[in-house]
Amino acid sequence: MMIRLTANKPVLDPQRIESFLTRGVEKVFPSTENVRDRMLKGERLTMYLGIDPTGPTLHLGHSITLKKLKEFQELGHQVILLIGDFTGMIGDPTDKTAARKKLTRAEVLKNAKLYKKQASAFLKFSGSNKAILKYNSAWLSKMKFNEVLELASLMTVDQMLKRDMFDKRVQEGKPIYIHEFMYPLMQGYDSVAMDVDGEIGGNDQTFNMLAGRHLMRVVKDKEKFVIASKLLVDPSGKKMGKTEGNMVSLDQSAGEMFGKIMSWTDDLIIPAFELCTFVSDSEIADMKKSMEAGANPRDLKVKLAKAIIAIYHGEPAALKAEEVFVRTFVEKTFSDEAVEITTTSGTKLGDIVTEAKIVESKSEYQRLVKQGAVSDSNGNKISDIHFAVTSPIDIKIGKRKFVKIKL
RNA sequence: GCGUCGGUGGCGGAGUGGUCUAUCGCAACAGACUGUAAAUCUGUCGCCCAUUGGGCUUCGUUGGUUCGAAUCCAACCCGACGCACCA
Repeated sequence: MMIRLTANKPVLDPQRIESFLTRGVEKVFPSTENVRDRMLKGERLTMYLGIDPTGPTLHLGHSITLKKLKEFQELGHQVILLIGDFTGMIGDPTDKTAARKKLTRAEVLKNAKLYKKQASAFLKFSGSNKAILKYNSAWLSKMKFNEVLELASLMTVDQMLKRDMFDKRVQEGKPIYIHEFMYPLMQGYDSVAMDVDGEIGGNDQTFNMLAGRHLMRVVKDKEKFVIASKLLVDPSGKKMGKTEGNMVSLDQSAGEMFGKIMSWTDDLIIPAFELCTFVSDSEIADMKKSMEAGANPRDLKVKLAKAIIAIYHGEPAALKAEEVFVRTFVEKTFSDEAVEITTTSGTKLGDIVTEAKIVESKSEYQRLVKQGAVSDSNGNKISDIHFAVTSPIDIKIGKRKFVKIKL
């Protein structure tokens, strides 16, 4: 009994608290001082992170807030990972394109399961002071219409329209649906239902999180704190999301992660170190300096890639990924991560490769051949469109596709 | 219900009778180069066959006009906006 109590006692290390409140943090409501005071006083706080299970994977963007949640948990506070299984079925209007697709209950639950697994790289779901997993359908799906109306009466249309994204739509004469107004309310109600002290989320979630803060004040007379984390963005301010194509999913292989990270622009290196790794602040500062002094950003990017991969796949896998990357892309040798296909002698290479869906169509294949993208493992280009396989051969298509053909 | 505008390739967005597989931008892919799958440059970017070249199918759906339609007409479906009706 005693042990348990000690384990759940908040850690009062001012340095760690400071790091939690500042590193990768964009803004804190009501203020950094306020939350810092509460933490230093030894108050044990409850904070949650909400994620809508819209896809099967979490990505590096999620890792930023998961990491903060982990820090909070390690500081001895109660953390909740909230799966927005209910809100996820409606779709957050923050992401314009998501407004359309509604997920089925089965999809949402499947995704949710995968999330817990991926989040386990950060959070402890067992042992002392374990993280709690909750689903917001637990309360949202049970609400009666009159309760919903009551909730809706707590915010005004003007308050909603303050949200820049809604405002923009009004300016552009584009429609806003009522359920989109409901979204911040529902998300805000999560705070009330769980009676939390605070919430963390990406900067893009600030409006929704503040809606919860508002509701907490009105309904529970409680000052909910909100921590808005920085987003991993490129210099033009674009979010590193699914649409950007260079998103790294947390369940990707070490090799894929390595490649994706290496394709990032150099300006992303330092922010990514800060947001997505456990590399110390001083070390990051040193790297920044050395880069400004003309160090090759590539080397730092390699380091970044390894640091990130180590979190999800471990150190050895990170090293292996680097090795494979150097071999395939720097030295341009045939990769052993090839697709193996068995065929009969005399089959045209174009047929093999389109049938295996490695190349989209025969036209595509022909284009690739013309462009000199198809070669064997010795680097000899294949220029005959009708090249037929008569003996086992290793084929490289473009930079990244490798096929081992057997008979 | 009436009216107005609109529905074009992965996305954005031109094109309003032939020169349209359809300008352009983004994304994607390939080649060169490099420090990487970065940046830059060049090229590709519906499908199928072919040596040059040829064939077929796309512009919400279905019909129609025409020698010829993404482009004109009709009906239908979908969306936005405005108005009305109902309450």
